Amino acid sequence: MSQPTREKILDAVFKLVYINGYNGTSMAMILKECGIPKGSLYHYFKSKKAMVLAVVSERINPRMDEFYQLNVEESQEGIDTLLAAILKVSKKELLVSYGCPLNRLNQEMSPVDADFEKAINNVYNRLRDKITLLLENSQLQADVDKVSLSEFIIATVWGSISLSPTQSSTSRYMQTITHLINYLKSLKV
Amino acid sequence: MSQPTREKILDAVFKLVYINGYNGTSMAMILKECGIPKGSLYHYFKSKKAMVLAVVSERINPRMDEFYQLNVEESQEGIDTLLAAILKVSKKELLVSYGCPLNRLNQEMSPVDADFEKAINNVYNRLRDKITLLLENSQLQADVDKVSLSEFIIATVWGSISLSPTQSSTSRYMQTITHLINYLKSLKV
DNA sequence: TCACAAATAGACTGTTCGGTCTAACTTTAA
DNA sequence: TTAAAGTTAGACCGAACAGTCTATTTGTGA
Repeated sequence: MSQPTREKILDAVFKLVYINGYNGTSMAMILKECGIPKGSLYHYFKSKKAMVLAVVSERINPRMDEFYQLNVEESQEGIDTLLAAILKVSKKELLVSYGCPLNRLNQEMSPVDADFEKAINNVYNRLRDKITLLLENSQLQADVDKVSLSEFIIATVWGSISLSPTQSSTSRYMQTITHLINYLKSLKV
Repeated sequence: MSQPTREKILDAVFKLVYINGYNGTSMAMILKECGIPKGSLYHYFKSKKAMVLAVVSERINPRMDEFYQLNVEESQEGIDTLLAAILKVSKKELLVSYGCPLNRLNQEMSPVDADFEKAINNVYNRLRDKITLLLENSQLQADVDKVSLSEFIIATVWGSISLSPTQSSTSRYMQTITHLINYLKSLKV
């Protein structure tokens, strides 16, 4: 009976912090969002910071795998899996409107809190390594550095979805990201 | 005698909000940073929000021109001016460590405040139009869409400097951005 | 020299912040 | 049946928040 409450809290915190940021989200907002008394909340988490760090590892980290769907379709060339994942981002409305939750939290918290910086870096490194692996399982031109190409891909996707949250985002994303796709295709042998 | 005080305030607010974000910067921090009494501060600005909006137009907006140095060297091809500007970003330590101030503020404030969203978009649109103009003054392959290419460039540069603020940033930026430069060069006729 | 406006100064206010505390309810196992 | 543990409940706390207010000092033109 204790799991649902904890999970409900994590869902509410993820949603609120994603949109409003860490400092823009108050405990009162969280309490209201999940309709849970303060005592319960502090029974599961010792502080606001601990709560959001739990969101990083238990909500954002798993979502990385889900959004970028890097596990499936192992029969394909790695880079084709990757291209499909990049296109699939356009289907995620929140992602395209508000940007990457990890990137948002990173920009807000990493400069001012070492614990956040570390936790966020762990998730980022996992993602980058996974993409690097996919690139290594691809027929690419020999002189291409797989690690920096991974970072280039992440930077471009994250950058694209971080430009002006409110403008008609899906078509803008598709237009912008076409250049990335062109470049990646040009690297195939 | 009134200019210096106002300018001092804007400088302090820009610096603090750049690093700590809007919600992470308190009036007390601002007061301490610029060593000015509260009465003076509220004499020049009617609210914290008005102060930061002034920073957008009077500090961040001018910096766009400065950082991306798009006015100079008009003798060159537009795209060469642009390539030089992209490389020059690596020289700006704060920029490469903390990301673009406009992008940071955009991600924090645009989703929750229409006034910020509007002000930030104005600055962004000016930058994009300027880059588009440079691209139009270049010998590029005929089928290249200049506007979406501008947004791709901004997205990639901003994305690159937003990845993990604390890691050794200049060399990482250079490695990542090399892919962008390769792509842009491939578009030249 | 004086009057008026601009600017400085900081004590003070009401509200909201994250977090604590005690009490009570519910579940579980003996 | 009962005692202990797990969980719910929300009143309460001091600190920090953005912003107000009145008083004083400084600069300026007549």
